[in-house]
Amino acid sequence: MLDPRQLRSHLESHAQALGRRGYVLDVDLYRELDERRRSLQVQVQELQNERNQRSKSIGKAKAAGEDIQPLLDLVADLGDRLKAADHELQQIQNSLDTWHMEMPNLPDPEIPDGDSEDHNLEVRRWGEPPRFDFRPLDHVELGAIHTQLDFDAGAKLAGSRFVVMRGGIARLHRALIQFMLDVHGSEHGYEEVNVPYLVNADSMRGTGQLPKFEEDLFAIAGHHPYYLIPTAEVPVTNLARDVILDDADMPQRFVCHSPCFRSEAGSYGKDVRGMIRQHQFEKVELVQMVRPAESDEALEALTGHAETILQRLGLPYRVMLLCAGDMGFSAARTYDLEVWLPGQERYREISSCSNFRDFQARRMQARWRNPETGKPEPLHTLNGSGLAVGRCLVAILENYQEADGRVRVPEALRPYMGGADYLW
RNA sequence: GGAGAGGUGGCUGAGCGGUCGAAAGCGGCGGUCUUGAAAACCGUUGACCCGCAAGGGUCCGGGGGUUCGAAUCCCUCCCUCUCCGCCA
Repeated sequence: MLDPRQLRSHLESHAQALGRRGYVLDVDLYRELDERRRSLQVQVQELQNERNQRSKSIGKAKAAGEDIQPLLDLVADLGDRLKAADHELQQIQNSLDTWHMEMPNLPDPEIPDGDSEDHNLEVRRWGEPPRFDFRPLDHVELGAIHTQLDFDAGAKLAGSRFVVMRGGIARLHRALIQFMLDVHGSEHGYEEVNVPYLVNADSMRGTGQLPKFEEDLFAIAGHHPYYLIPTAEVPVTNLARDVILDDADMPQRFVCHSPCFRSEAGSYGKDVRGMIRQHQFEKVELVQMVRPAESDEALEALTGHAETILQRLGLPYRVMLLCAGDMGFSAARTYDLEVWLPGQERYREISSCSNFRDFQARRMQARWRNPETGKPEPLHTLNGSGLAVGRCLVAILENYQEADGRVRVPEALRPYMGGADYLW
């Protein structure tokens, strides 16, 4: 959520900034509603003040043993007038609240213009795509060799966009998780957390999935008020919801492995082959709550932490700075990490690292006590995949394959694979 | 699933329907004392909204109701805890 006071006093510039990401703000309607709200609020407060005064004097008169009936007659209609004005105020406040909750974050002024990924900016590149003197297989073909990636089984058990992993691939998948958790936990200073994979609507609102993107989520059948998390960002960031952090407890850094569930509504026919886009996948997520002044550098550091994983695994990648129109709803600035996939002969997203500034914090009332002022202020939140495990597995299969169809185990993962240097 | 208890400020925890935003303690901050620290003592210390300010208003789990007036009464929902049963 944007700062309503900032929005009110800089309506035009906010509208222009939001326009960069394709959001059209009806400035006139907004101003009209907000002014109506303000005058109603003043009116309601005056009535409340009057009521408070009168009630107080009635209390005194009664205590003094006086006849209070004349006073009661005097305020007879006060309650009704208050109720009516308050009712209208509530309605206007509700529509303003809804509006605020559906407004995306302001894009960082320093990111490129553009309405699609075509306008994202490549900021750096690491590693060389491998050259093969044979036709490289994609991960679907590699996984089929020993039926260790079984899409038919996934379809039978659940449906399309599900997979069953077996044997060496299943173990490699687990090894990746362990490896990532260890690197971020032991070397990058993140605290490992384990969280619920079902959350309530308040949590989804806090990080921005609700109210606008309900169709992207899976909800539990029956009368249970739970949603399946689309990313660990949701539960982990919401740890800070409704709390005021001491300065001494800042910044907070968490690493969390979790499954992620996404309906993929609107992506029919996209990435239907393989395990690039699944309804269920696993991810190791990095989340930070930081002092506002430190969030820009924190994003650079966090992105670097995700990159470390790719470097240790020897996977070639590039870093993209997303343009205003390609970012997620809550983000102010986002770097995508794209890994090289020989099966597709192109770079594919494997991590997305974002600074949300105070946008999520404002929604979830996540605050810190600023020692300068002694007052609670919204803190800044960030997160990034470090990394998407399924896509990382795909990248390893395709980049580490050899002519005979075998797949080498990256050096860094061998301790997690019982020392094996090949998958099979 | 059955039975009971409870949800109050950063935390613990009092609160006859009427000067209660709320006692007390802890924690935090400032000070006295001390070479320094601790202890002790004194003072201070909620969040949010409108407003340049003065000031006003809201908030005692959420929502609704009764009343001139609700933290206190009623209804309802949510959550936490204890005991029994079942169970990974």
